[in-house]
Amino acid sequence: MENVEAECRGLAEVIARIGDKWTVMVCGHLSEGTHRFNALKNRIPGISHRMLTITLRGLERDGLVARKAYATVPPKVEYCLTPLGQSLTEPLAALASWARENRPALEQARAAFDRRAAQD
Amino acid sequence: MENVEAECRGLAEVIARIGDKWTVMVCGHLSEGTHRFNALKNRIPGISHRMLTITLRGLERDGLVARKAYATVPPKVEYCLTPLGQSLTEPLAALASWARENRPALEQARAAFDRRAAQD
DNA sequence: CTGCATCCCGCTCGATACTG
DNA sequence: CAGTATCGAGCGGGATGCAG
Repeated sequence: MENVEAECRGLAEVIARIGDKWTVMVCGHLSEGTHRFNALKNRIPGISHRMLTITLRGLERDGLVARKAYATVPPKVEYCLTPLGQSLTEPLAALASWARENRPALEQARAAFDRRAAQD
Repeated sequence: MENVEAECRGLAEVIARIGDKWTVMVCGHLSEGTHRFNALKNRIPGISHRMLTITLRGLERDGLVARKAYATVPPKVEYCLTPLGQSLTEPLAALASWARENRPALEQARAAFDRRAAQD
């Protein structure tokens, strides 16, 4: 093994799918359970109506979230993770765990780097 | 626990750092060992001189890669992962593993979605 | 309430050329 | 060989308005 090329490519594809600012947040909140469109919008500060729509459609397209529309008036649409989407939350949780553990080191490294850059 | 908010934010920060197209590829190749600038450039198809520089500087700033410049002529600069950077490759490998395992499902979901969209 | 189209600004990224 | 600066095209994404 250690076919680094193949690993990189596969990883890069996943990153390309979930690597935008909003996708991870949507997934994170949906990992809690089913939510309606506006519920998600209210829970994710700063996301625009348009981007939430686009993000959800992208996730739905990749089979990570399921969309359930009720033909009522006013309309009601619920989103939840599919089993595939839930399986993704596991490696994502590993990454989040790394983030929690190493954020101080990251910030420290950054501050040190910026300090050195400033004194040039 | 299950403080989803905090998890999302931490995860989103990491994603923001490594979630661009090139960072993961650079990390992947550096996980093999130390490489020179042009060695990386040749190994990563499509990356421009400029983006490799920027990506490397970003990783260096966050303390994930170490830069070692030799004052020779011609110049020679080597890059390698720091221990912090190596620790990141572990959750990244988990993600790559997920990618390898679920790419078929993703592509199938996509094809199904596009098929349904086309027949509307 | 949810979804889609349009406009438009700002930023990213690639190409190019120049320094050490 | 490695890094920086500049410019310009292209796209992401916010605001807004309309439809179902």
